[in-house]
Parts: sequence; C-alpha cells; structure tokens
Amino acid sequence: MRVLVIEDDDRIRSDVQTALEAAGYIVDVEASGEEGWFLGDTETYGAVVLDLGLPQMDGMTVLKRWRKAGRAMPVLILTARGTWDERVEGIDAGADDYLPKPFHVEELLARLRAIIRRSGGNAGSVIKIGETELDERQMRVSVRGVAVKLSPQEYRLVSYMMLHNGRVIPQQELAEHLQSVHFERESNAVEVLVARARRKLPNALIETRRGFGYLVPNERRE
Amino acid sequence: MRVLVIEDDDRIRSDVQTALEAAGYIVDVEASGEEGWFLGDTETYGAVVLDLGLPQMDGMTVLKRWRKAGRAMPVLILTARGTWDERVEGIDAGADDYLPKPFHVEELLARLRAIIRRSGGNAGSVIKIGETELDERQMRVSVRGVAVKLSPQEYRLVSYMMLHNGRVIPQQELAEHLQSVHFERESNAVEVLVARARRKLPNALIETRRGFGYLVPNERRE
DNA sequence: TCACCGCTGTCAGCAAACTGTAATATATGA
DNA sequence: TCATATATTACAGTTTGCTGACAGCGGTGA
Repeated sequence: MRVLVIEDDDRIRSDVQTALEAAGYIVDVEASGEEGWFLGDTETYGAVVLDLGLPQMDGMTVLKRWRKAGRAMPVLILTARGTWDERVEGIDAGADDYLPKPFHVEELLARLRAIIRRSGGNAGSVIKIGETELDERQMRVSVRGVAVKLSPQEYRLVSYMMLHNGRVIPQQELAEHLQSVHFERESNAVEVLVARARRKLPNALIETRRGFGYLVPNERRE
Repeated sequence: MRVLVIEDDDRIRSDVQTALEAAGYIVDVEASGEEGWFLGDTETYGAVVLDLGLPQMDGMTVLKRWRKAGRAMPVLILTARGTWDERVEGIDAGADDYLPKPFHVEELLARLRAIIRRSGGNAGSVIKIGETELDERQMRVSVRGVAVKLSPQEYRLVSYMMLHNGRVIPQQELAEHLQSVHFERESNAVEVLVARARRKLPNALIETRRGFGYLVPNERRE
C-alpha cells in the first residue's frame, strides 16, 4: 500500500515516515503543499496523511482541489489547530478522518488502517475470506489458523488484495501500490509475485481475470 | 435516513435526538446497551451513534458483536474516556469515527454526515435480468448463482448489453464499443462474439432484432 | 572479510486461452 | 422462393499468464 505524507515539520514527517514504513507501507513524503498536491493529483495512493498548516498552499486547499478533481483516496488530516469548527470544515471538505496534534503514532496507524479499510468497503479490522485471515495490526496472514510466512512484497500484495476484496484489480494498480517507482510495461514482476504468493496460500484466494487483473472474491458474511 | 442513538445519559441523549431530528433524520433512541444491540441487529439503520460507557452491555461489546455478525452500518462512537489506546481499540473494532465528550452538536452532525457519505459510496451495483446477474465490481456474470466463465471480449459485450437493457443496440455500436480496431462491414466478428456468449448464457438473454441489432429485454423490477 | 541466505526483478520458454477470418449452414422477411 | 442477415464451425496467429532458473542486492554471522 502506497501512502503520501504531506507535513512541513521535519521531525514529525520523519517520525511518521519511519512508523509507516515499519508498518509495511510504501511511503512518499513531501514538505510543501504545492508539491504534495501535485503528487496526489498525478500518482495513485492508497491513503494520504495531510497536515493543515502548510507553507504556500494550505492543506485544506490541497484537499479541496483533489476532491474537486475527483480524487477519492482516503485522507487523514493532521492539525495543531484543534478548534471544533475547523474540524467541521475539514470533514465537510472531504477528509475521512481528523487527528489533532500532538498524537501517538499508534493512533495515527489505527486511524489510517480504519480509513483504508473503509475505502475498501470493510468494517472489521480482521478480514476473513474463505480459510484465509488477514490481521492488519499484526501484519499477519493465516490459513486455517496457521500463520503463513510471507515476504514484505508478498504481504503487501495479499493485504492490498484482501482489503479490496470483491473488486477486480488491474495489474497496473497493483504495480503502482507495490513500489514507489513505476514498473515498466515489459515487466512481469506482478505475475511472478502473484505466483509466489499463491504457492503459500489456498488456490481459490486469488483469481485471475485474464485481460483485466486479479480478484479476491467477496468476503463471506456468516 | 434512520439513525439509532445509544446513550445512557438522559441529557445528552435528548439533546442529540433533538439535533438529529432537526437535521431531518428519523431517530430511534435507546439507553441500554442490550436493547440497543438488539435494535441494531434486527433493524436497518443508515448510521448509529454509540456511547462507550453503558450499563449492562459495554458499547465496545455491542459494536464488536454487530461487526462479527456482519452488520456494516457506519458507527460513530462517543466517549468521555479519551485515552488514545482506547481510541485505537475502538477504531480497530470497526468504528467509523470517534468523538470525545464533551462535543459540539455541530461537530456530531458533520461527522455523521461524513460517515454516511462514505458508506453510501460503497454501494455495489448488481444488475439482474431474468436468471442472469451482472456484478460490475467483480466483473462477473452468473446464472442462477453460478459464475459463468467469459473471455474479456465476451464480458465486455455482455456487460454493455446488460447495462443498456431494454434498448436495441446496433452491431455498429457494439463493434465500436468493443474497441475492435479493424471492423469492416465485411467482418462478422460481432456475430461470432454474440454466438460465443450465447452458448454460455440463457438463450433468452440476447435477442436478435434482424436488421437493427441485438436486444437484452428490460430488467424486471421486483 | 567472506560466505551464506532470503528477497526480488528479469528473462526465456511453454501451455492455454483468446479472437478474427473465412467457409458453410440456417433463419427471416418481402 | 429468393436475397440477405445472422449462426455456426473450424482454424490459425497472436496474446496472455504461469513457471523455473538465475543474478544482483543487502543483511548477517562466523
């Protein structure tokens, strides 16, 4: 999962980056609102962490521009200015959540998990599909209760696909979310990765939609 | 929009009820966790406002039970206990947002609007015509609940026709939509494609209007 | 320092699936 | 009935995804 962080405070930015990378995300960081807006407008992200108090272009402006242009990725807003009416404005501008500074990194991670989960249409923090279970907090995938050992890339692939279960995901989208630089169209890295993940998981989990992409079938409601 | 409010404090409950009704919602209120859980489990709500500190059954328990049972309606949690680790727990338990007491009613309304808006965005579009069902998200066509295996071109054809059900579609239009580069009137590619699709689907689905094109009959409104 | 090990991307070969064409058969409507 | 539109079938070239092998990279421990 690729995440964009826009925050001008160096200390906070690097702390957040470290924590997110430790949690398995691919992280792009940006200090200026202008640059950040451009990245969010042109690249594909699974989520954005956005500071409100930015030089040059205000965070609220960045958010509003994205929404106006139809960018629908989940956005978590950070701000020191904690008055309730600003929160109202932020939420109505299309923010998915709001976190006042100072905050604990664990809370940031939890809220990020939550908005990412929701954007995929899921309600619980543990997702079960067939015999396969994904626990985001523990970054663990297990089959019939037995943990499966996945490499970092494999985990990113599987978690992304399970979070977006029920939707066909193009190879291109997977490629973009699995690393910061774009894959060449020549590359079959995604196919290889899928094959490697499949070897460790139930066959039925990841279906191939030839010509379109891959699909993890819908979560079963019991 | 129907909203359920579970809150044991009489004052807060009636304030929230008043504000929500003024904002145009249909509101059910409940003071006990047990009763509230039952309502949320058996009735259908567009959103729930849930207090954590409840007598008898704790709000967190209520939420977890709902999620376990597959109830996916958006839930806004209220609590006086504002420690960050509890917030993490609440969010990971499947809450869509979190509002610490004391709060301004305007903020409650804004956050409620936000989670309702988001939950609406996930509505899956499934079209059913006769015994045939089209799930666009999964790019899947199924007959009597059994998935049908279609090639990319076949799928494009069938989905296009089902989406435009009730209208006669000329071959020319189909050919253009299928992005077939070379399409002379010489070619019978569309006819071949239709034949292939028909073999895998109920005969009644695609009718021929000789001289005009093809037709999928109107969706049955049930 | 060096050897080992796991991770990851690239490549080439393979098998299966896909798709347009053309030849032929069938249905339709004037 | 005849002309024409549509169906069916077989075929072959192409595309697509899968697989196993391999090499570069970076980390780790002797």
